[in-house]
Amino acid sequence: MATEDHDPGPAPADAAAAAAQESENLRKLIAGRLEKMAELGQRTELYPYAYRRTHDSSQLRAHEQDLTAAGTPVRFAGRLMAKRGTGKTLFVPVQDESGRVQAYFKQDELGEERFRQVNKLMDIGDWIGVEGTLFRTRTGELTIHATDFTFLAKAIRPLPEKYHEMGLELKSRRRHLDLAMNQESRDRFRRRSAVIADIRAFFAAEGFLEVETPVLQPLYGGATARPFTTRHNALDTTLYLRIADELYLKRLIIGGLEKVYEIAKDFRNEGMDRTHNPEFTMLECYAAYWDYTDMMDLTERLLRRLALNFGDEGRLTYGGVELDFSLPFARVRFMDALAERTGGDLMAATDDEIAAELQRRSIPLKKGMGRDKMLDVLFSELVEPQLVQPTFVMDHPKELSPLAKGHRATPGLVERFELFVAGFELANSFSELNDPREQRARFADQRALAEAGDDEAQPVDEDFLQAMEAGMPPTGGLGVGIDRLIMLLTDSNNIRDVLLFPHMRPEAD
RNA sequence: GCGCCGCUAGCUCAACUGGUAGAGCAACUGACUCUUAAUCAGUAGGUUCGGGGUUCAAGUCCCUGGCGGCGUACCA
Repeated sequence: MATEDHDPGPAPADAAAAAAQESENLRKLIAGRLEKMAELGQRTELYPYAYRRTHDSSQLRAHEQDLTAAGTPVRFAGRLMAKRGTGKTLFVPVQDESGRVQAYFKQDELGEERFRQVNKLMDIGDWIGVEGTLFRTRTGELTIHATDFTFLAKAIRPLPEKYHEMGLELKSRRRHLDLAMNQESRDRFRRRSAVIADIRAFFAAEGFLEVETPVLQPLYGGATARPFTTRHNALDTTLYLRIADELYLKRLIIGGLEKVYEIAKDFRNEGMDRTHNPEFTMLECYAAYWDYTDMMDLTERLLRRLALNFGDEGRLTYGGVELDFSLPFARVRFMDALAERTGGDLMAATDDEIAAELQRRSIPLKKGMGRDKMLDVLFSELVEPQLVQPTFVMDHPKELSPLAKGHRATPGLVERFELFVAGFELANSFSELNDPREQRARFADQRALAEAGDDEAQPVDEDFLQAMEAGMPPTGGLGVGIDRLIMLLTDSNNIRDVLLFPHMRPEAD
């Protein structure tokens, strides 16, 4: 077969050059397709401007009876996913976003030349328009008996193999191929979109205002994390990509917008794994005059709604485990949950006694691990994995929660809750600190941590303090990790499955 | 970050204790006018992730780098 010396014509020259970077075998696959284009290009427009279809595949299925009975001509478009030829006839599944419909071509109806174009010169992966009438084949497959067809776009690279699952890496790096090949993938991302739309509808119904706050910030804050750094050339200043929306949303509360929320990308310059991507989507909402119990009620309403709209009568199956979102969710105090697992109240325990508790469970003690940190580690080890059904963990030790208001009844605790489902944290909420004197003191603590070398400590935000000094009403705040929520609602065990374009290291040369 | 495992044709995967790299799909040629993982006959396709080493001989063993998966740490 001729390849090297074949002139593919003027249009594909760059494509041929690009293909030269590829392996010998792939180059030949591409060259073969370029040859077909060269032959077709004499007589056929391969990249027309538009195609007016009469129905998509779901509409064809929905109106099949009428269309078939009347013999109505239909126009349908999609990607050619396979070819099954029997000599002088050809069956091809054509796929659009809502599914596949088979097209049927006959040589004696189309003529030898046109039949050859579709039978020999059209490739799997090409986009095609099909005109004809609907019928069911002997074996019951919905089929368009084609009277004509149109090239909509020629593909020069092959699609992946059709009946084995693509690897996760390839699916993530070549999302267009994943979407083309896998209905589940298309469904998953459509569901993601639907969930986020439903969340917006929920907040609108609850009277919240959707707002947008800066991604590029002169100072970062609102969470403990290392930021990404960038530079504004004209101003010659360092800027940070936000790690949280919190401080800006609170300024809106201070300004008198009583209920605000934002669904936004946050960026954290930290490790990546099954549940972490450097950029991720976070929902934060704040409501004036509310405390964390109001936020707990709101969280229940939101998740109950999502479980009803996207699950099976308020239940979800995640990793083979059934999760029941009936109200109310279980509620347990942080120290009570810990006491139940350790057999003793650690509130009164000394630091040494807590350290002994860790050692008893052969959890390594690290240098600089304070009392709060030890409790947190104990909690993660002993309690979190048990929290499969939706459970609010509330009233955390103060030191773990520098942005939360002190507990109204119990000294040493704060008014905070986290919602755990399937063993991971889905939401985090506080009665927000609104006393500017205490906020200033906590920033001072953070500064001390930073000076001691903690690169996750939050910088002092003088603008934010000034805002709070203008008077901040009592406020409840809530954060929900949207990507993890989508994982839960799509039964996905890797965050890459719910991000269209997850961060990947560049491929090696 | 660290630990373990993996990387072989465009895709999904084989190749025993080191001994001439294979299959299915995709591609190409031919047959076939209701096929559907179409079928049948044939053909072609490889820097075995990169670099170095051991050996008569390396996909296989060793070292090193890259990318990925899982676990772990931190977090959402």
